[in-house]
Amino acid sequence: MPRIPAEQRRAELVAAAWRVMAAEGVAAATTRAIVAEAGMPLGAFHYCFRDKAELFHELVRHTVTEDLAAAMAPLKVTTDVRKALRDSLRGLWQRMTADRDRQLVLNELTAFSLRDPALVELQVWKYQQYLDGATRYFETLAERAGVSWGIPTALVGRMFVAVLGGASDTWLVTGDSAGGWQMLRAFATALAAQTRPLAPGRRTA
Amino acid sequence: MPRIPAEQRRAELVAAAWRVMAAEGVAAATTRAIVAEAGMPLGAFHYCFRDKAELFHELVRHTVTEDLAAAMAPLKVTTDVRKALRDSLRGLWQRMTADRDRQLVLNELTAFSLRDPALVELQVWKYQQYLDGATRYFETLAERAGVSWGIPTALVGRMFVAVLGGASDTWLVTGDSAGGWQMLRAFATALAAQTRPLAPGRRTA
DNA sequence: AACGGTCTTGGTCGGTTGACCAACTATTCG
DNA sequence: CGAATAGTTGGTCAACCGACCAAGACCGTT
Repeated sequence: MPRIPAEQRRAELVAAAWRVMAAEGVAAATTRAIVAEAGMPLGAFHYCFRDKAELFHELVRHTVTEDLAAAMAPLKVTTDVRKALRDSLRGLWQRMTADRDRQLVLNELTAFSLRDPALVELQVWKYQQYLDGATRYFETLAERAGVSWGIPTALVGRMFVAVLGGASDTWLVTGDSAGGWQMLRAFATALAAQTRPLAPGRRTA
Repeated sequence: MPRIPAEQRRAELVAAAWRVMAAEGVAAATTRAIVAEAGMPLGAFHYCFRDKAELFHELVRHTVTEDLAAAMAPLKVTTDVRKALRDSLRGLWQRMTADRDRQLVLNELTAFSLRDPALVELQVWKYQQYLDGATRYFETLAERAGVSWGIPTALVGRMFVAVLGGASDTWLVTGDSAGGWQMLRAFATALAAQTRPLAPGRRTA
């Protein structure tokens, strides 16, 4: 048997846990199912992790970090606010609808974390990151396009995150990705209509 | 021991199951926990229900029906689109944020149902009801106010449902109900701006 | 008062879960 | 080379799960 450092084994167990969750749901991610997926004996689990909670904590942390970076990538910034918004939303939407199991697990994980005080902070941090990212996006977008928002950018960001999350939920249930995309396009139009052109010669700080 | 008809006992078990879910989460709603909460012996469970799945099905059906009616109630219709929207959203938001456990269970229930083919149809029906209700609301609102939407009302309804759902999710994690309300107000403004006054003398059918 | 159906109850079955441990083996370092 | 360290393994424990059943208690009907 090749010797494997505990750190690598931890990572493999986390990856296996994720695979089990995607295939069978969070509830089915028992220690035995996880080690079976990882191809390890049962005892290996409690050698690498003190608790099942410890693995969960690491899995959530890892997943949120990864998801966060990927979610920020598709944001486009051009001089046309409506087009930039629409393109950004399309990128995000394609990414979300490309992997249903991923969104499913993400939802289950959020629901699960809300019952555990040790995990809820991670979710708070995740939403804070989403909000900050969206807010900064709208600020740079307005600056680049030479417009200003009639609403505080923090609220615009919050609305953006809420709409995307709600669209995902609806899609997970109904499976209607095309309808979701139409809605998002309409949202981009409505949001872009909330901008006003800056007076010439003036610039935001 | 007073004789109790099986039908009433079913209802009591469903109510007890809901109480357990609200207090401890959906995962903790075992048959034993439910009958303990209802103050019944364990055997009573499988006398009233064939399966645990049968109870779940009835619970989801009952809950969705109840929630649906309550969600439709706060919708106001006046001649001022923005005010009507804002008031409707405020009513809905107050109702949602008034009972955190309820929203929590509703979320867990949705996540849980998405793994069960027998339950997913109920969730589909629920979303369909939400969508239809919202769409009809926006139609009557436009008619009453003498305006028309620049976007198909079905998309407006979908956006409405998505924003509300997303706002709920964010609030469940962050606990910031005031921020959520500010966002919803801004959304009402943006949505109302999507209406155009009807040409005088013209009327929608 | 006898009966047949409705309801009630305690006990038990096989199976799964998270956690733990003692024994064993490979690797490293003095 | 030999001990100390890090990694590996199968087996086992108490607890809990959903499901089921036989036996009894109750009640309206006849």
